[in-house]
Order: sequence, then structure tokens, then C-alpha cells
Amino acid sequence: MGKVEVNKQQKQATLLQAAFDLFTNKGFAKTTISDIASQSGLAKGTFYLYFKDKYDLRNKLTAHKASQLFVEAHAALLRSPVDGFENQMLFIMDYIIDRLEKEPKLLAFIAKNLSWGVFRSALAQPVPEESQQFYEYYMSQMEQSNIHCREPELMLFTIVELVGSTCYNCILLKQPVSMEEYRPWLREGIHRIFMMYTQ
Amino acid sequence: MGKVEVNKQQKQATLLQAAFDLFTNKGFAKTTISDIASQSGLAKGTFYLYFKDKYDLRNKLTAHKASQLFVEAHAALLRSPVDGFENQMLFIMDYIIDRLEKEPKLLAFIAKNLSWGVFRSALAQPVPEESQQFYEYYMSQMEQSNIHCREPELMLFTIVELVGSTCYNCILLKQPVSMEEYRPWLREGIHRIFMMYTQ
Amino acid sequence: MGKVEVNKQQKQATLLQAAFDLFTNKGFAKTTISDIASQSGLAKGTFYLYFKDKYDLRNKLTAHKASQLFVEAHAALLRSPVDGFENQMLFIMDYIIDRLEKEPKLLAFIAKNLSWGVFRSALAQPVPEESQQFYEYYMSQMEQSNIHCREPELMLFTIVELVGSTCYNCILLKQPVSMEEYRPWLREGIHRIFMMYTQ
Amino acid sequence: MGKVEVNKQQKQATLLQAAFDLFTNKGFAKTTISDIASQSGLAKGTFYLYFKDKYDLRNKLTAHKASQLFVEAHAALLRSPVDGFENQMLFIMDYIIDRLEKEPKLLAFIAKNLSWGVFRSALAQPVPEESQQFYEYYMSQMEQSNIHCREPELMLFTIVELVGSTCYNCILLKQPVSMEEYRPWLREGIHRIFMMYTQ
DNA sequence: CATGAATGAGTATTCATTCAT
DNA sequence: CATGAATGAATACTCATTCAT
Repeated sequence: MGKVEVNKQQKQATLLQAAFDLFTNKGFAKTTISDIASQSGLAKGTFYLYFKDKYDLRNKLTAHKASQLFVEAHAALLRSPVDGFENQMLFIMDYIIDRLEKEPKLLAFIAKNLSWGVFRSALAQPVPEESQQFYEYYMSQMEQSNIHCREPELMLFTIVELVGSTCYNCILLKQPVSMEEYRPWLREGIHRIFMMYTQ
Repeated sequence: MGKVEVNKQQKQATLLQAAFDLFTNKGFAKTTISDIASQSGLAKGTFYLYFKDKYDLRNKLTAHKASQLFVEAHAALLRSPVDGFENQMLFIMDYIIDRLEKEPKLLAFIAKNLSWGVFRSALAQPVPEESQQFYEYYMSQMEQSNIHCREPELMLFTIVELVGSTCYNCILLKQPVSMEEYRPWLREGIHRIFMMYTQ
Repeated sequence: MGKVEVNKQQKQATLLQAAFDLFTNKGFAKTTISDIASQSGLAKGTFYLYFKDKYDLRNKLTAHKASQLFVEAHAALLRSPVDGFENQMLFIMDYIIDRLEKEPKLLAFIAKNLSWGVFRSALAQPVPEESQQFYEYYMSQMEQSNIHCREPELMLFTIVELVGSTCYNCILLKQPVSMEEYRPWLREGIHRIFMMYTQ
Repeated sequence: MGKVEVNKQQKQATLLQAAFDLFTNKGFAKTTISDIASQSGLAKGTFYLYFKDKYDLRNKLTAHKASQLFVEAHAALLRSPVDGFENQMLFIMDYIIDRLEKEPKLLAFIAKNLSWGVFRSALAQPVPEESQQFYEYYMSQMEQSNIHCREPELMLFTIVELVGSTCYNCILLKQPVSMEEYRPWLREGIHRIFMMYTQ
């Protein structure tokens, strides 16, 4: 990769980071291209060399952030001695919930913009410096375990949607209860869904 | 209610309906006050006699539409001979899913804007021409049945969030599968959650 | 006509005049909407209440100015005792050439933007405060005179195009000669064309 | 001419051709330097090695295209056995009208940008691969014929302007009539102008 | 109450031009 | 010579909000 190419990569990363900071602090609608450019220390025109418009940037950013979250969870899993597929699932979900509790702005950003399609493709994206991808890993674990899961993708979908939408309410809005209070119910819910697909 | 009062009600309703049509067709961001006014056949200034701004209107509209959905489901339930609390729950959810499948734009609108807080209060709002309110009914049914539910609100929350977020993906985006394909899994999921809270 | 309506007419006229001044002094391309608005003493947004964009304004302005020129020439003709249709034609053309020589910026503006279609319709437009229209008058004079003209519109077209394009070069660019020097040739040319269509 | 020199000539020609295509299809105002560069397969910076700016290119292009037109007409004349100066003039004009009818975009481009000054100098420019120049030829023919023309340049000017401006209307806009219908009148007009200057 | 003309701050987007490679 | 990434000034156009009628 030539010098120029590296430089371009850096600029794009700078823009993404600046945009994320602004989107999460001022909100997407109130963030202007000018804001993003000046926050990045780049000229306004430069923005358009990397993204078509604000929406284009948002889409790329959402997928990137969601993927990153799973990559981190996955990395943590590999460092820990959790046994059994269900426990691994719970570990991942707990990790993610913890992370979102600590960074509610990330949660707010992801929740508003993520759909299963974007999410699914983000998980399968090859992440630089992370050869293992979560989705691939998930599927292979499923097969290797003695567990017979009838619809592994639907199971993951159901769990992720349940976790995502309840996190949004409990963590960000504390509605109807805080995540602390809801978490045991959520874990039990995940367990029941797991049983349903694998029994 | 005087003539003037009725007139005002009508104008407000006209504005709400026009806004709903525009929001669902052009999107919220691309709909202007001008659009709403001219679609209503009213002057721009008139808008401000009824709503503070576009966001104010959206909030009122969201609660109104979500509530209406449950009110209709509830009314349908009263007309049908479904027995048993769980079956009534399933009936309600099925009714709502059917409705959202037929009117995906309503789904898109609600999904983007509804949080549990708004939803919860919408369900408890006194609805004109509907003395019975869904939330009240739900709670009273819970008590009257022999079923002991430990956390009725959390159960409803869990079910509604699961239904809502999976509907969004399966109906609107057909991701990861169509609602037709997902529905048996969703119903079974609801059943499991029900069991979890009432066993 | 109500107060509001009169006010609107005035604003439109103000914008047209401001635009004409700017177009002829700075050129069309270098004139901005902002310029036009501030020159008019109106807000930028107001411009868009009256014209779609700069091009829309230009079209209306071109037709208006061309028409005005003929209206003036025509008014002068009515005040003078010129006899015979051909002499009247020459009077009109002389009047217009004189006028354009005195106001070369008007010439520059009209010449660049006028086509026969725009011109033709401008001449037939009912001009406020000028019931007689040039084109109508021209046609009726043609019929009333003993002269038999085979193609009156083509004759007018030919003369107007010849006058227009040579004026542009001789008056504005002094190329290949000044209008003073070219004028006798041009008058003779008009005479010959007249003969050709009426002999 | 060295290899490098040839290379430069080619690049300039490529840029001119690309610009002509774009100017005639998108219009001058909407064509950007970027467009011209990418259409040429060259880099944006390269443009500035050959032209000062878009206007510089346009001027060169206009003269080039107008000159080319006459060069072609002239070449065709040399291949045909037309006798008599007036007939040669008519041949040239007919050739040009035919050509413009087939390539209306060329007409639109030339008409918008050509003035007699540019035109005159373009005709006198030494054309590569064409030792004979139109203007020179025109003047020498004039002298050699027995015809006494009082103002040969004014005659050419008058005819060219008349042809040019009527072509624009009749060919491009079909106003007030098509060129097919106008052509006999135009030829007769040219004849009359010819007579006027030479009788 | 209702209107809609007027406002002008706010923003996205373009594009000629430069210059380090 | 040629490149094309970066720049940032320039501008068109929108739209929420006000207020005189």
C-alpha cells in the first residue's frame, strides 16, 4: 500500500470518528457536513471525496460500529474459559449489554440505525486485524457442538432483536425498569429461546 | 362541544392525517410544514395554531397510531370468543401482525418513533368512543385469571418489543425471512415467554 | 386589484429591474440570486416567490425588454407622420437601431437571449397601458396597404434577424465596421428584402 | 516535429474534442473541467497545461469549428464544377446549411459563441493541410471575376450574418418555419444582397 | 381565528485551481 | 511532464417562523 493510499485510509477513519462523535453528541439531524469536516481538521470538499453524503457515511458507520461490538465481544470470549455453546452465547450478550450500558451513546446510535440486514452483513465483513468473524464462528460452533439447532440464523435473529430492543428501553430510557432489574429476566428469556430452537 | 370546538377538532385531525400520509410516503425529514399545510388544505400559519412544530406533531401522532392499533385489536378480541388469557394475548399479537403486514407504512412509522414510554402511556390514554382501555383490560384480565404472573408489565414489555422489532425486519425488509415463515417461531417464542413469567 | 396584489406586482417589477441592471453590468453568469435580492432591497427567499430561478427570470426579462423596445418604436411611429408601409418599417428599424446604439447594454442582453419564438410571442403579448400591439398592427397595416406581401411573417423574420445580428457586431464590437458606416447598406438591404417579398 | 511535440498536439486535440462533445450535449455552463479531463482520459491537472481555463478553450474551439466548416465547404467547392462567383457563394452557403442541418449541435455551439471578429480571423488562419484559405480565396475570386464589388467584406458579413441567424431559428427551433421551407427565400435573399453590392 | 407573503439564517454541494509526488 | 488528492470560496435553494391583513 503506497503512502498516498495509507493517507487516504487515515483520512476516512478520521472522518468516521469525527462523525461518530458528532452524531452521538449533537444527533444525526443536527450534525452538518461542515461540522464533520472541521472536527476532522479537513476541508469540506474533502468529505465528498470519501462519502456521497451524510447518509452514506451513517450507513457505513453503523455497520462498522455494530461489527466492532461483536468483534470485541468475540475477542473477550476467546480470552475467557467459557464452556458450552449456550454459555458462550450468554457471555457474548452479557458483554454487549455491559458495553452498551457503559456507552449509552453508542447504543442510541446503533439502535436507531441498525437493521438485521446491515447487521448480518457487518458481522460477515472481514475486519482488518481480526481474521475470525463472529458470524462464521457462531455457525461453526453450532455445528461442532452436539446441539442440534433447527434454525440457527433465526435463533440468533430472535435473541439479537430481543436484546437490542430491550436494551434501548431499559438502558437509555430506564423504561419500564432499569437494565439491572431487567437483566435476570432477559437472561432467562435468552435461555428459553435457546431451548426452543435446540431442544 | 360547541361548533367552534368541533371545527378545531376537525382541523387538528386533518393535519394529523395529512402529516401521517406525508411522513409515511416521503419520510419525516423530507416532509415540511408547508407540505402538511397544503396537503390539509389549510394555511401554513394555521399549523402553528395546533402544534408547536413538526416534532410535537410527530409525538402526538405516534402515540395516537400505536394506541389505535391496540384499541382495534382489543375491539376485535371483544367480538371474538377466544378463551384463556394466553390465547387472548396471542390473538392480540396476531391481529397486530396481520394489520402491520397489510399496512407496512404504518409499521415503518411506528417502529421508527415508538419507545416503550410513549407506548405505555398511549395504551393508558382514555380513547374517545372506547371506554375500555387496553392496558387496564390487560391488567384486570391478568388478575381475574387464575394465572399468577410475577411481573405482568415486564411480560408485556418483552413480548411487545420482540414482536415489534421482528415485525420490522421480517415484514418490511423480509430479513432474515418473511413474516410468513417466521410467524410460527414467533408464536412459539411468545408462548415460551408467557410460560416463563407465569409458570 | 387588492393592496396585496399591487404590492406583489411592485416587488416583481423591482426584481426584474434589479436583475436587468446586474445582468447588463456584471453579466448573467456572474450575477447571483443574492445580488438580485439585495439590489432589490428584498430577502433572498422572496426571489423564489416570484421566479423559479435565474433562468426563469431571464426568459421573462428578455421577452419583456424586446417587447418594450417595439412598443416604444411603435409609439414613436404613431406620433410621426410617416407614410407608406415600407417607410414605416424603416422608421421602426431606425428607431430600434438608434435606441440600441444609445443603450448597447440592452443590445448585448437581448441579442444573447432572444430567439424568434420568444420575440414573436413577446410582440403579441398584451402590454399593460399599450392596447395596440406591434405584431397585430404590422399585420393589419400589411393588409390595408395596397401592397401584396406573399409571406409577411417571413419578411419580418428576415429583416429582424438581419438587423439584430448586424447590430450586435457593428454596434457592440464595431466589426467589421461601425453602425454609422454600415447603416446605409443595412437600409438598402432592408429595402431589397422588402421588394423581394412584395414585388 | 518531435515525438513529444506530436504527443502534446494529440492531447490538445483530445481535450478539444472532449470539450466539444460535452459543450454540445450538456451545455457550456454545465460542463466542468473535471468532465473534460475525465472524458479525455487525462488528469485534471493536465488540462491546465494546455488551456488557461474553460473560456480560453471555448474561444479556441469556436474559431476552430467555424474555420473547419468553411474549409470543408471550400474543399467541396474545389471538387465541384461550379462556375461564376455568385454561384460559388451560393454553393458554399448551401453546403454550410446542409452541414448544419445534419449537425444541429454544431450549429447551436457556433451560433452561441461566434462573432464576426472571431469568425473573420478564423477564416484567415492558416489551416494545417489546407494551404488555400477561404477568406483569401474569396477575395481573390472577387478580384479575378469581372464583377465589381464595392465592399466585399460587408457583403460577406451581411450574407453570413443573415444565413447564421436564420439557420439558428429555422433549423434548431423550426421557427417561424423549417429550413426546408425557408431555404428558397434565403437563397433569393442572398441573390438580392449579392446584386446590391455588385450591380 | 385564519391567512400566506416575507424573511434570512442555515446547509449541501460544486468546482476551479494548486501542488506534492 | 503528468497526476489527482486536497482545498475552501462561492452559491443555490429550503423552510421554520412571524405578523400584518
